[in-house]
Amino acid sequence: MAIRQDIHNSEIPALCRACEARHRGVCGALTPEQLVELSRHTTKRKVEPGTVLVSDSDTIDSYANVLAGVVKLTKTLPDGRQQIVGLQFAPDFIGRPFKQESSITAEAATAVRVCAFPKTSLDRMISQAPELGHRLHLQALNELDEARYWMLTLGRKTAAERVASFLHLIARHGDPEAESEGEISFDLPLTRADIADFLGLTIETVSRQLTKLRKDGLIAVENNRHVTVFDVDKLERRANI
Amino acid sequence: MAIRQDIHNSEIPALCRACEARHRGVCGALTPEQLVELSRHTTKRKVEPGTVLVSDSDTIDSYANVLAGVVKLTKTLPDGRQQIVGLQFAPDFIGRPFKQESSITAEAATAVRVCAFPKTSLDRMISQAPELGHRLHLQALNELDEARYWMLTLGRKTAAERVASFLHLIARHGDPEAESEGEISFDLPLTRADIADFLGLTIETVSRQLTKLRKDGLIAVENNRHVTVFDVDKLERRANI
DNA sequence: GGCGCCGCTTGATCCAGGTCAAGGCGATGC
DNA sequence: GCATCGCCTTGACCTGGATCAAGCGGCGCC
Repeated sequence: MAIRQDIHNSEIPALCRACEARHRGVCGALTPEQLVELSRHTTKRKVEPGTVLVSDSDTIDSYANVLAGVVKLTKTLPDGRQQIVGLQFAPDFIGRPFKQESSITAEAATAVRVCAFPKTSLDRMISQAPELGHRLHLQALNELDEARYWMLTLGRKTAAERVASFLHLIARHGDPEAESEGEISFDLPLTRADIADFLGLTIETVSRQLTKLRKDGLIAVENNRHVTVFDVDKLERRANI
Repeated sequence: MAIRQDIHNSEIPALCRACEARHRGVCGALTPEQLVELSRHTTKRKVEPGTVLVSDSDTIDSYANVLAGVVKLTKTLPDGRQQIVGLQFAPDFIGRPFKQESSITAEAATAVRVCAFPKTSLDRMISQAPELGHRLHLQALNELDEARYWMLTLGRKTAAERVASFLHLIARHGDPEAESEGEISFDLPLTRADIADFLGLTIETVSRQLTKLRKDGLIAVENNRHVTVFDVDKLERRANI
């Protein structure tokens, strides 16, 4: 009983509830005993925007769950051209199971809270708890679906469609602050430069497209960050979802 | 013993050997008994280029292994713009575990041999053979890595770099016919239109870039299909790998 | 043989989005 | 208050790749 108490006193259960909320994340698949075991090796960190969590060249020795904030996954060409290849929202899992190096950089796009644990202890648990492996498999498949969706966007959509698609993505993922009959407000977790790197565009083009959406009365923007979409259906039509 | 004989007389072991060769595919993870079980529901098909194996809107009720040829995975916008989001070579696995519909179309790019089996029987085996689930998990992670690599290509590379990257991909995956000290020959499994849909370009641009590579003495092309790369290193440099 | 079709190449022109440059504006520091 | 900095917007211009159009060569068919 002491052990159970221990779990509930720790912050793990909160994490797990968050994971359950979207049927992703790691912890929901573990038994209380495994949670306690894992919590021994767990470190929660709060990091500033711009902090590199996993670097391109690193060997990976830890996994992490995103508890709050947004993490961008990037790839960079030798000459510096950069592409964001994924965005991780809470309670997504960060890491590349079954492989030593990642070929991808993970960087905090906003202030981020992560719950990190060593690769070895999670890998051990995967072999013990098949449900856990299944969860990770599911997340990989979801990320694959998303990556392929963005391949279509990057390969075939116009700048206007890309920006609308991006706003649609954030409207779905970022915790909406206000929502009522087709209207929705949220804070952009990314700078214009990040948005450009995500959409394969330049800062200027992103800015112009946002201006256009504003002038067309589809959105309002305050302080360059806070966006209100007046009609999500119209936005979807622009995005060619 | 009759059973074992049965396995070796069927074509399954060949398939399995092919799978093993690249540590992908499904069958290597099964016990002989499971193989026999699976082989009961297995149908081998030889299909023409252009045959749709899985359609966008379909509910998925079967999986398949690619035995020979190349299958293209495509996504299409309502107005017809198309993007190839993945190429499956033997012995890749086709299908989307844990989900009813695919959001992706799978179409034979060349003449293709596939080994198909009903989703239900494989799903049953996944729960019995953890190693099998693990294989599928690995393939999903590999495909994710590839998809993200192509996101970088689609978002940030020039037409010249994209075409070089594509040739490099085929040189690695398509069975090389001749290879010696940096020189390599192969048949393109895709038409110019397919290449364009893969690279987010137009037919004309692909054609012009191939002409440029030819004039620069990096490649030779016969009958629009057969390509010889004279210096793989040089090609890689053009591709900005 | 001749004809049409298909896949590909090549040339001429156009334009969406990139590049370059000049501010605007809020935050931070002196 | 003023200077600096980071982030964003806007305008002017340029260009890589799209679009439009013509033609070529192999192949199947009448």
